[in-house]
Amino acid sequence: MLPDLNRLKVFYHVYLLQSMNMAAKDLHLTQPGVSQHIKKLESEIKTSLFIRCHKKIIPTRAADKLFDMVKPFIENLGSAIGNISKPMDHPYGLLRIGAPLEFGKTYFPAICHAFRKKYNQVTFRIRLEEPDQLLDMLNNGLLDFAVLDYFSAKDQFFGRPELYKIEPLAEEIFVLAGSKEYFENKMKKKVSFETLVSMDFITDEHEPVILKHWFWHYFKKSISKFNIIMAIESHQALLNCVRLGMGLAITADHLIWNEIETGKIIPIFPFKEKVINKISFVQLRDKKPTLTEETFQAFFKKQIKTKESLK
Amino acid sequence: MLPDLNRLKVFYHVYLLQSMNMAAKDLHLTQPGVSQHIKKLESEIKTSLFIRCHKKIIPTRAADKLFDMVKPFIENLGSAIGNISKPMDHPYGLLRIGAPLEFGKTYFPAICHAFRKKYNQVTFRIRLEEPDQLLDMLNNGLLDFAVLDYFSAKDQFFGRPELYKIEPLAEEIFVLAGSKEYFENKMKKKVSFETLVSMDFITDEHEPVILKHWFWHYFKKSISKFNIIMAIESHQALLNCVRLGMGLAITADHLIWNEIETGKIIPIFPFKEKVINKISFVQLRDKKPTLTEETFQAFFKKQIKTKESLK
DNA sequence: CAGGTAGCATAATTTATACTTATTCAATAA
DNA sequence: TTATTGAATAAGTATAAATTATGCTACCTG
Repeated sequence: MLPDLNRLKVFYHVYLLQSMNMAAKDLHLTQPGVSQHIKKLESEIKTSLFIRCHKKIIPTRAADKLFDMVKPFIENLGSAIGNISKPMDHPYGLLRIGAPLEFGKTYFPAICHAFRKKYNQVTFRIRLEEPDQLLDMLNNGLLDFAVLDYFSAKDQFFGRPELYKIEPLAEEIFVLAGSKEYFENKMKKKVSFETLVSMDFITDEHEPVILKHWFWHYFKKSISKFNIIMAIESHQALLNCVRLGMGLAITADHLIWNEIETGKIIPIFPFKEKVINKISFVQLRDKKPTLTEETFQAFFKKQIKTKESLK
Repeated sequence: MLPDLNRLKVFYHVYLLQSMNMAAKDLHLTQPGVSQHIKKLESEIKTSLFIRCHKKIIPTRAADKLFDMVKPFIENLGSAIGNISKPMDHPYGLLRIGAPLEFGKTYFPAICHAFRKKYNQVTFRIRLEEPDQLLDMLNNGLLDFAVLDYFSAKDQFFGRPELYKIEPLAEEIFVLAGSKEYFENKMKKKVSFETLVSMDFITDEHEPVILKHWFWHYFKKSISKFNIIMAIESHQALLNCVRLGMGLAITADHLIWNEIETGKIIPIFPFKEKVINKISFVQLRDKKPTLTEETFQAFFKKQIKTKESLK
């Protein structure tokens, strides 16, 4: 069986100083205390560690071996614990971040690259997964934080918001978008409920929740069946379909800013109020964010803001 | 500062099992006990180790690091301690032996070689030094045991015999030796006190203690000054001087058996009683000899015996 | 050689803390 | 709803670790 580990610390000092008296001083103990520790350790490992010769103690071969064993551990532990517990003074280390595929693909490469220019000791492990998977990884401590949006994650974590700490990162606007041609030819530029509901739709999920929500938001009507002419998992593909004038699709405004500017894609707003999706950093509530995490999140937010202002 | 090392063991189990309850079972504790240990450890290292989420605990990054640190130590310690404390079933490992130069040179190479044929896991570190140095090394735990003889070591350790455990190894006879020519021509084969005391002497020490002892042994007279024509530190050189007929010298019988046989060297015995020097294994009294040590000593004794019987 | 000292061991007492039981709490499953 | 699970907390107890006091032995010193 394993001996009492604290005795090993006592042993370490006694061996190092070749003296129980001095070890006692080092350990802020009295000499009998040290003596008892060594005696008990010897009985625990059933081996004599020191030969007691009048005034001096002579380590046995077993003591030599034991010391070789505990020395590196004892000596490293102090500084290692220090490194673990001391608050960072600058961001470093690995950041394990989860994000939805589309969002992650779009923003992480450039922003991480920029971040590393400033903090080159930070490394990244980005997981692009489904929201439920990301939350699962978060729950199991496999991620430091995740980027999630209200719509894709609401079932998963807005049901138990007490578990999470949610730091708003940005807002995106869900727009119903169609190509200029589609808007002009098929819709005749009309944005009434009747016109819209009969259009062709493209979606990237099997259940068009956001599309439903969009209609509810603007017309307070729940649509059970849309004319979905294309369901494709890649959002990039969805946008291409829109560009080709296949139909209408819900997308995030920032993904099509350029094409809105140039008028190639038309965003459809029946009323002024927008469908807003809150994108947030999500962490476990009980976890105190590290300096690295906070710094990165602040950096990320700033970058996103400047990107938004480009609009 | 270093945390309580025993808590690290508790932490190891908790981390491994990701459960305080199960760790408690493994450690033969109750759940609150484990919980308190972890809490105290966290306060000792001023770092949170687990995020408590309703029923499950999620290790933090600090816990990951700490675990990586303690894991190898905890996992190796058990078996390593086992190896240290389990009695050997066969001789192995390093034997650190001290011996006087002349004796060591003569006997150790062959005997160690023979020993290793039988016990090939035993290795040797032989120190050939002055007796007082050897005893010093013995006292400092640098030797497992030493080979010493009564005459050269008597001041050093027969003054405090309680410190040592002395295992007789062999006896050698100190003989006063001269070449056949010297014995016949210079001494005219006379061995009376008057003849002997006026002869030429060769010695390998500055103080001819043994020579004095020899005369005291046979004639009960203390000689203050001998006619020492040659003092040379190498015993081999001393023997060569004797062979060349330069004079008489004290040597050990076994070193010149061959030449006594063939009559080239004459051993001088005024009376039947021999001057006997006891050669012994000397160890620290409080040290229990290992199996390896005992086996080697027995082997050594046997070898010396058979060498003697060759006489 | 008495007298003092240094270093460790041992005994007895006190102090600290580790471990326990009992209870509470929150989340989950039935 | 109720039962169950896993953990935190509180309080009491048992155990172990400190302490003080003392003893031992070798060693040094005048």
